[in-house]
Amino acid sequence: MAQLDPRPDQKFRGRATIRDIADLAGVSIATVSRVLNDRPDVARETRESVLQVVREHGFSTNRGARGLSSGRTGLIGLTLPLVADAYFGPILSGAAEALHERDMRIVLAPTLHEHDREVSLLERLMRGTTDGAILMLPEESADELRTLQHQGFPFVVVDPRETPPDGIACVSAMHAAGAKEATEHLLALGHRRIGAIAGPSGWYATEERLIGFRSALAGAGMLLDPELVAYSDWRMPRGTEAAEQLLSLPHPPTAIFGFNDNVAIGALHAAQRRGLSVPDDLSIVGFDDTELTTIVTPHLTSVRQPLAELGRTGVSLLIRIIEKQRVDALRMELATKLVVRESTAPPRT
Amino acid sequence: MAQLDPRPDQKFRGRATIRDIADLAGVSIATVSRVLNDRPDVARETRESVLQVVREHGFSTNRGARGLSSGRTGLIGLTLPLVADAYFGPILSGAAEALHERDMRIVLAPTLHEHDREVSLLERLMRGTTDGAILMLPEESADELRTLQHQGFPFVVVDPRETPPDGIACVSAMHAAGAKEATEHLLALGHRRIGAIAGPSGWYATEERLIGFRSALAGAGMLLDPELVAYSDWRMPRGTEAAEQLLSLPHPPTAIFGFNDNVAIGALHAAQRRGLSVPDDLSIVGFDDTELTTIVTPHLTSVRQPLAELGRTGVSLLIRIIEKQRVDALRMELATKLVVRESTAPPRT
DNA sequence: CTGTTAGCGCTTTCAG
DNA sequence: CTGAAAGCGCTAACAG
Repeated sequence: MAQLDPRPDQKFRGRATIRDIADLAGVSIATVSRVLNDRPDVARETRESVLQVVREHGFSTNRGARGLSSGRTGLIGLTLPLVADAYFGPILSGAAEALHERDMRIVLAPTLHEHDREVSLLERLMRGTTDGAILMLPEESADELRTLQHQGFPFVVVDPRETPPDGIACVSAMHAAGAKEATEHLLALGHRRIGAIAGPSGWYATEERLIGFRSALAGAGMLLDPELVAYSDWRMPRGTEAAEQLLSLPHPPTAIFGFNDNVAIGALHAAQRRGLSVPDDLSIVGFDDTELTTIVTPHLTSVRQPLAELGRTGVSLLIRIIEKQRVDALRMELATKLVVRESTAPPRT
Repeated sequence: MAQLDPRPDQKFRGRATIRDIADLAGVSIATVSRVLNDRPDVARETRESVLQVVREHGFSTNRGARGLSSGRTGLIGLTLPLVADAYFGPILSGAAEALHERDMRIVLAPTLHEHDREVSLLERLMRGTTDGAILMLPEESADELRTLQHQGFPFVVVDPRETPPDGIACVSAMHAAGAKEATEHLLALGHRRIGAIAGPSGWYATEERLIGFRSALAGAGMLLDPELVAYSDWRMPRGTEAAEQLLSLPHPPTAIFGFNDNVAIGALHAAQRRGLSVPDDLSIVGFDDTELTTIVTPHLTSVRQPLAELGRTGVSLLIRIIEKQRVDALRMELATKLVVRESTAPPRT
């Protein structure tokens, strides 16, 4: 079992360096470096004895120095709007894990949705601090992204806010397919009047999910009634408001499709406030399948986005770009899957 | 408004260095370095012209290199069990913000509760990669922590798992006071049989909150009935189980105090499952006051821990330690505050 | 006030 | 297979 060595290397001023290890092992620092980097061209015996000393002194290489000389820091910048969030959290977590497996780390750069801040963060990240970056839901325009790319900085966009620009590595979920599946589920239950609480108009996720929604409706021979779609800021309070609005319609929907879990839960609150029973009086389905779905009562039916996987995929794409390996697909879409829980049922007859 | 310079510095191989800036500005690199580091000993005029060039080329200093020569990387390691978590998320977020204000960043090191992993992470973090670390809810024993300290690595513990060891910088919330306030609230409502769902026995937070719980009871002339406290792993399912157990008692409680929001919500689920109305048949109060409290129905009464503040405080403590400034209090406890919502009411008569 | 110079710890040719 | 030596970009004395 790993343990902190209780006897620190007081022999050295501060921490041991590669030079100390070299001296102790009776080899040159070049050799130690080779061993540390798993180079094949080291005699088995030499390698062993170096590793021995390394272990004894709990030595581990100074990444800053390595970065300086090799150009690789082992650090990846990651910008994201919010860290404390049921949606971003798992993506971040997936990315961190994937990186950890490669012995790399994330440098966190929360933007708080401030575009200027994001830009300046990026500039700093580019400067020798990190090997590349993952931009989650970036505020940057396609043009800005392209500029960044021209500067030769490796990055990938996870969950693009706008339509993914050509030539830029992008990973997202299959928004349209997911929305279609959710809507078909409602349709199959017998719902004919289905309201939607979308995200902000113009967002990639919003538009794609709207396409899926519309397409499922069309599949059932129905047309989308524009009155039945309300837009939101993805957040719960606005979800409640939007649901109020939909439910106040002269001919209100019997089911509501929230384009994320937050607004779906907001709708749930609206229903509860009106004394409507979910799912008997109103069916609700969400999107994202965050942990919030099983916290509310009834548990929320939701379209699962593979969030952690989104992060992991972003990482592996990025690594390939950094290492200048061939990437066949710059654009990746991960499959979604409807998770049926308790918030959906046939409409009251 | 900040913008990415659409015209990259193709003049330099890769990115501009301090040397390029020096040449362009017609000064020495030392002067550029001084300007970059806001040193006072630079002529106003010189400073201006250097800054001009810096801006023109969107130059920003290579942190790795700075770290190497100055010993300060501007990076702080942060270990935590989980990043995607309603409790840790806000702390992390607060820490990131506080660091951002100082133009420093977080290097993320999620431990996934694996002790070995945490130890090895720490060893790496120590090696020139970061200037110090924040350990959230560390798995390390007091001894290991002390060893780390003897090695001269600056760190602070946020939310200690065990009783905070002497001489180690630690910030936590006032567990006992918070628990006392929550219990007194229940008592004031008229509850006389109050169950508790604690965390794991032995944890600092558990034991302290138990002290507060007991002390409030004592204040009302009551003794803690051991039958009324169930232990948990802090998680929702276990909270449900624990509540089932308490509610199955021959003489069941009329109120349950969950030692965090997760288990309180678990208890809420148990109540709902039994057809008990909350708060009429059963009052529930949680602890932490995460965002989950307002997602469930009824909204959960909970003891607010200033989570973001915990992170911020940890950062400022750490910075002072790194800069070898005097720190008066190595041990800081942040006040909690009961937030009354809908899940508590007088017991049924 | 400004320039010169010596490294920080490591990787990487280039020679053996 | 191994070592010597040249930096990576920057900061920090030390001189002027």
